[in-house]
Amino acid sequence: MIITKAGRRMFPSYKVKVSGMHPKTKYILLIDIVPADDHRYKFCDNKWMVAGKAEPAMPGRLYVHPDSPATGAHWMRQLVSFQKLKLTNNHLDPFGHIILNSMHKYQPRLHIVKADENNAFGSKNTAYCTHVFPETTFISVTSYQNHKITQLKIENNPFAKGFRGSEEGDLRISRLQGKEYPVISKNLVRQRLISSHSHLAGKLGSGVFPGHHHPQVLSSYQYETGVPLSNSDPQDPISNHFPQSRDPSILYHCFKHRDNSRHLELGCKRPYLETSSASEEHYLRSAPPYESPLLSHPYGTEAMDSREACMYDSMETEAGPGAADTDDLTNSSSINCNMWATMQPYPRYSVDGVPYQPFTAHFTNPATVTPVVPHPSSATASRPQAELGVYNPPTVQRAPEARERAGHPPLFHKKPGSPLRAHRDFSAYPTQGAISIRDPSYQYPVGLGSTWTHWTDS
DNA sequence: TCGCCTACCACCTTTGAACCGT
DNA sequence: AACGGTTCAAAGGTGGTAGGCG
Repeated sequence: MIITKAGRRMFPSYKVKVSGMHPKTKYILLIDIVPADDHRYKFCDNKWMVAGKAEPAMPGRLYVHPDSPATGAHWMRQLVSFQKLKLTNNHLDPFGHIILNSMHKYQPRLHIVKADENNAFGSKNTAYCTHVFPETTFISVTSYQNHKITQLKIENNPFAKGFRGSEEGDLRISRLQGKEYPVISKNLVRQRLISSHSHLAGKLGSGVFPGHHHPQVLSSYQYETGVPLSNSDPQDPISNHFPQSRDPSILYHCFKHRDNSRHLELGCKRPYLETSSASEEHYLRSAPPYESPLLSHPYGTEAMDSREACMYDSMETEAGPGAADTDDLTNSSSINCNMWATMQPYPRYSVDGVPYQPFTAHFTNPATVTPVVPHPSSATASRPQAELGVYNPPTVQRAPEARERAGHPPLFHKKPGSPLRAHRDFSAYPTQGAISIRDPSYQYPVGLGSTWTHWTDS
């Protein structure tokens, strides 16, 4: 994933299909990106290799979906796209973009938070859940290392259309650049698409999808043509991370957009789809069995089995899983997710008069992140709470690191008249109350100190 | 010397205002 | 007056590339 000083969008963008929400309840969807391991990488011999220890983690920031807060019906209506999320390597970034280090591996995480009465989150007893899709792991770079990735992005990103050429042109450019490998042509991409579609269609048609009714969030971190990036390079560790021929219970799902539906943000309009003969179809792959180390913090102990969490029953979409008349996020008809919890009431601070509640509860301390390793006990330990009929009491525990960082200045300022900042810095210190999503005047200060929020037991 | 980063560039899409016709 | 379609310019998103820097 390219990162720049000015900020660069993720491509492919992060998209999720959400179901099981209560249609009338308001939710806030947000993303953070945490280190996937503690290594620095380099691209050598056409593959990624560990090149040392990771740089200290950057200040963690949240990207709040601009539609937040919105009703469950709104989120479930169509894919939720985080296409405007931007990544930067500028440690002093004033725009609220998510700060990353180049040549490091990262894991995006989706958080779904039930908005409180003030359309905010972080206040007393805020319920939330976190989803991690391992296939969304990426390595950040300031310039492309893998030519196949470059070509795949050029072929699929409309903004890069200017770099597309004819097949003859591709070959010419390839020769001019002295590349040993062929440039991927449009036809080749199409062929892969067709192949991919056939593969998926076969799975769908062969009854691979039994009646699962728990899944609720699916990532669509692929080109909407159905070509996952991981297709491209067998030597790419990211590609190899989650091979396509996985456990047969790992499901692929295909659904069709209704004609009258629309994306929340039409980030993938026609240009994204034009290479597909079945352009209206979106293929969503469920997450593999995976217990993210990112969730291994104390409050993540109830994390459900991601495999089950992300299975998806197409009939459920039609039936409207959220139709269940309940407002309780944790009962059987509400959202299933990696974890539900009730956030402990935070101590309240004031930052320039703006109430801000850092979304601390499920941020893993980057320094403690360990490599992704499926955990054999996760299936039991992380069963869906909804299935278990359990509503987590506040399980958030204060991180020891957090205590050590008390006293740092707040990082979240209010600037009258400033535009709405969808990005939020959760490295800030707790403030007097919950974050108000509708407050249009958040701004990030320059100079980010702590990467871990301090909070007390009040 | 090497690897990584930055600034700039040309090319392209997206967006929204202005205009026009019905 | 309201609505919908078209046009156009500005804004913004791309990867390539040369040069800087450690």
